[in-house]
Amino acid sequence: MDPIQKRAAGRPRKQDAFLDPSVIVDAAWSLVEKDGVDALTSRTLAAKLGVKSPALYWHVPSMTALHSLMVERMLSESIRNPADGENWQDWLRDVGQAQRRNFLSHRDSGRIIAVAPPTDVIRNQVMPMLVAPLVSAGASDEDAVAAAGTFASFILGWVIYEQSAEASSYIASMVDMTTAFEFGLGALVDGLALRLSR
Amino acid sequence: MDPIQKRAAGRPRKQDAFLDPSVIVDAAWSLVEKDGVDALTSRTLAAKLGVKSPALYWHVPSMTALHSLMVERMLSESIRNPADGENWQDWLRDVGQAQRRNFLSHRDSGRIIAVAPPTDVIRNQVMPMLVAPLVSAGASDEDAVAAAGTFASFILGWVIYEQSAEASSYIASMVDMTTAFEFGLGALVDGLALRLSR
DNA sequence: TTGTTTATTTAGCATTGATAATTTAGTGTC
DNA sequence: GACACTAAATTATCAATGCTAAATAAACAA
Repeated sequence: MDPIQKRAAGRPRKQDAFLDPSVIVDAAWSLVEKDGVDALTSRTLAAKLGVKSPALYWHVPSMTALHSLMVERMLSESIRNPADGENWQDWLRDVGQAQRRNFLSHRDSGRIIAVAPPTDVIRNQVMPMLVAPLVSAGASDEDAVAAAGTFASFILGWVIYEQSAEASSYIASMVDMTTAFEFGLGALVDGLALRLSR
Repeated sequence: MDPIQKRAAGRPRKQDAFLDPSVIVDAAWSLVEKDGVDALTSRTLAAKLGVKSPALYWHVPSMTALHSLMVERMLSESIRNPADGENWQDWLRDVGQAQRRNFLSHRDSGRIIAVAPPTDVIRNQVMPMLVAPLVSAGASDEDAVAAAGTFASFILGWVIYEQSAEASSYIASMVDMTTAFEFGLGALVDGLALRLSR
């Protein structure tokens, strides 16, 4: 996990590059945040790491796999379990807001999510983290999965539109995006509550 | 509009190619539906039209612009105004179902929407078609825009996940995707109704 | 007939993801 | 210390892609 650790157990390199999937993901996000996803190429990324592009392929199998790792990193940052005694509606609204903020803080993240196949971690850890509290609250497995999928879809779609200058200009010209998002998020959570309590 | 018309008024070509933005969009979708979006390149598309790739650039400024035209075409297909006396909830649910079906019938459409800047037609005609009935039903402009954005976001996000084999496998293994979608759509519309009636 | 406009072709450039072959540097063993 | 062995980088290169410039052909207009 810790790159320093790995290096100590491993073997230094000519240029002292400290390469590691996690270091590569760091660099990839910082590059995307500065110059946009179109600037993320194996060569620009390698240059940023003081290395030549083929070196990346020793640590990461493909650019697409790198995108998936970038998404995995980002998703892990903004999900949390409900606090003790926190009702699931409050928790879900809060997670939704945190996730939008988090996505928006990573330029072009919506586009990246859209093209990146989800990793095993996302399917087996992140999604279940969203489903479990709904089941605990009494929803059936089916309803909980449907609700979590609906929630995740809304966030993803919203961020894609909000991150597209052309798309968000229409909404942003009429209403504050944060207000509009919270309106939609609130409506969605209310609607889910209605169905899950049946 | 009609390519035949345009040709009659125009000038025939060596290869008898009948090129036209609308013809190009047709071919692009049919190519994507057969081989996926990664197979859509200026060369494969041109070949399908019996032409060389630079010919496309006479009719369409860039591949990205072509993606936008493809989205524009698809969106126009599945939106409709409410029928006389149809309440907005029934209308919105029906449009949502039609749109998901339509998107799913166009392979990789979610990914394409995600990377394609919306055209003027989408912003000035398609989106307003979604907003207007909500305003007619008594919502404020702000609420109607927020609601339409929420709705569109949900559909887009959902289709992206459903079209990703890896992503949908998680949901699909537990619940029928159509059932889950309708669960989410129903919840969303109910939630919106709650807020818009305030 | 001549010139102009429209639409296409040929040729080619820069960029990209990816691979193969080579090279360098540590590690462990005797 | 010499020797193989492994890990991780480099150089060189490919095929594919988006796109542009220049040349060309066909129709129309004068």
